[in-house]
Amino acid sequence: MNETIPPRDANTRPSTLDDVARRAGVSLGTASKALNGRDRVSDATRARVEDAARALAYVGNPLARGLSQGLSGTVGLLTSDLEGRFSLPILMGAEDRFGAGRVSVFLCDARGDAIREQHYISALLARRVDAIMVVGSKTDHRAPIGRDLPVPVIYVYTPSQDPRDLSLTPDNVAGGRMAIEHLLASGRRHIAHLTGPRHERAAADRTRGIAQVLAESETQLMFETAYGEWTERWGRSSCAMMLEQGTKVDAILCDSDQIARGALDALRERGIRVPDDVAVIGFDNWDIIVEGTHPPLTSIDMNLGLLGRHAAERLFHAIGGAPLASGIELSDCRLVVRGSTALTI
Amino acid sequence: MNETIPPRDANTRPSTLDDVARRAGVSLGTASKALNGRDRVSDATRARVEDAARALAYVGNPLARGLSQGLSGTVGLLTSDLEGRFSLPILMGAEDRFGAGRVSVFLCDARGDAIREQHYISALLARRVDAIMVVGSKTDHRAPIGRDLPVPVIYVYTPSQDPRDLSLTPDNVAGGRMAIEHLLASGRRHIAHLTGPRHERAAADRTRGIAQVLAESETQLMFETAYGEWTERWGRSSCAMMLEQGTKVDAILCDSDQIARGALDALRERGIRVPDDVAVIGFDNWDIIVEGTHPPLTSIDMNLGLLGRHAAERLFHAIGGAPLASGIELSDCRLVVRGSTALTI
DNA sequence: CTGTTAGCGCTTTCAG
DNA sequence: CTGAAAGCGCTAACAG
Repeated sequence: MNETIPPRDANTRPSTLDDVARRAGVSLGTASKALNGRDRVSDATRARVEDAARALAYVGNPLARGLSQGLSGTVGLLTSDLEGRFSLPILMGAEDRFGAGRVSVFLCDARGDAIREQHYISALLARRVDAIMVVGSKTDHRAPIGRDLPVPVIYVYTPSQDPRDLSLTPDNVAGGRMAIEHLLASGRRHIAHLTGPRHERAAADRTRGIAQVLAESETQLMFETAYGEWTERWGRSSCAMMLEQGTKVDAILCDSDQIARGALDALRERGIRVPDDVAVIGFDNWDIIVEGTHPPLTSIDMNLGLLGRHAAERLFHAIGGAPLASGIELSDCRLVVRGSTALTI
Repeated sequence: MNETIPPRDANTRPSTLDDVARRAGVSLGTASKALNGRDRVSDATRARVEDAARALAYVGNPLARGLSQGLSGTVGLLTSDLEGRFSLPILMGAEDRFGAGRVSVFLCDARGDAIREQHYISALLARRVDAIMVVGSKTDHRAPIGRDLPVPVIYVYTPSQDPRDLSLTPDNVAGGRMAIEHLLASGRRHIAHLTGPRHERAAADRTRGIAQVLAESETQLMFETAYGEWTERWGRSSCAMMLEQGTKVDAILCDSDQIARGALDALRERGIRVPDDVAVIGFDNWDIIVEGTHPPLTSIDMNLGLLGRHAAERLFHAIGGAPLASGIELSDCRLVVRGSTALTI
């Protein structure tokens, strides 16, 4: 158990800057400067050092560099809910951008547990990450992870409650507008709105966006919002109830693809044709659902991958020394039209 | 020398082991031993050091520790397809286990691109990760990421083609057996099998498991396998075709929940009752589908989270110096019975 | 038991 | 322009 790990032999051991310096016949310090282009070094020696480095397949040791220099070349990605379908795309976008910039990302999934989160935050800070990205799975605002942290922090999807922090989140108000406008534009006038829990911001925001459009709308129309859950089950049951009550409807605006899927199911069970009799639009543009339904589901895409990429971009600059902005920045949604609203003429 | 200690900005600079030692009135080395429990230290001084550490909110610097000790306390998680639904649970399980062991994980998503993957591997090695976990999204074997790497490597889900490597993957043969046995046990005798592409190992393995059971089975029965895709669309169309042809069926064994969902749809469209007329079983136990269907779907769970955790565990030991085993180790699947096969008596 | 002394690999003054 | 030397914070031999 307590055996010491055998030292790696010289041909296995990665070569150090010292090896390079020795081979190039210069001092350690000079080799460092030459390789980093930091200080004044003659072209001749620089070339010599670079050759040596190449010959030895030298790769700097980030640990050592980090220790002496203070920057680790790593960032922390702190997610509260990896399993949910919102964190992942954001995380992928961010990872993509960081990877391209030779920054490595530490993944931390707090699983919605505050204690765990605290633990991860200290771990990240202890590791001297250069920045932290906090990703949530709801658009409700959250408590900031700390004040006066020694590194830049950005909040994605879930904005920070502190307006001094920088947060990036989808513009759900505009998303709601986009959805209702699409339905109105395709001639629908009797619209039901199935959304998630009343107290959740995403539901509220979209409802607000919809209301804005309705307020401006000239045409006579019927509209009603039902709050519930984000689930397929709720989509099915609420839609069924509505139909049972004989409500006249020619479009259903669902605030998640899962709700929409449930609604589609309920409609079909009653022989109601989509989109001929009723148009259905969802939210999230979740491929697995949107392409699996019958007909394929029109949906609003929050461009989460892009959001993650942007966030990474911002952190990049902040690490470079630029001050991070403050406040909540909203990002655009995108309408993806599919069979569930497109009338086959 | 030690007369006037310059005031340090204690609230800005994280306290170091030196601070702790000084405060506890012991030497640096002693403090280190006391905190690590490594060497013989009197209980009294250990307590004193621990108090000091607590008081100063001391958190060791992993960079420094790594530098001197040779271990970085980090591992690389190299996934080829984060988006797919198999990598994520594995990754979560692994992250969970590593996090508990104070190891941080670097996430790298190669997106199925070999160049990208190579880039990430060098990056990970440059960072001196202590181990690498390679996660794929198919059970087909893959080329190893390299020979004689300086750190232990484990392959999860996607086994390495090199038998000298250690690979962990679900036992799909047993999974197939489990599924068919469940159907037989519930009295089904006319069974159709809808699976993915013929050339994919997961499809082949499960089909093999099924064949084993059928070979041993005494009872007279009808069985047929249809290869296709893993999608809902394929599930619906193949099931529809089968019904159209008038094939007599009292159970459908689907090798993915998506296929099963499509099949359920096709059945319902024809007014065939599940599970009364036909039982349906899926694979993957993907919550979003399994709980959304009507009735809920019986499914085989590959215990991916556990698989990730196990893999992390193995790497842990390997980092500790224990040699890593070789070969492919199979992990158990688990049957989760729900309404789609459970007869309501 | 405890303190001292080397490093780990690299960056960075500060002299030459 | 280059080299020598002082750390970064920590662990691990080796003395006391």
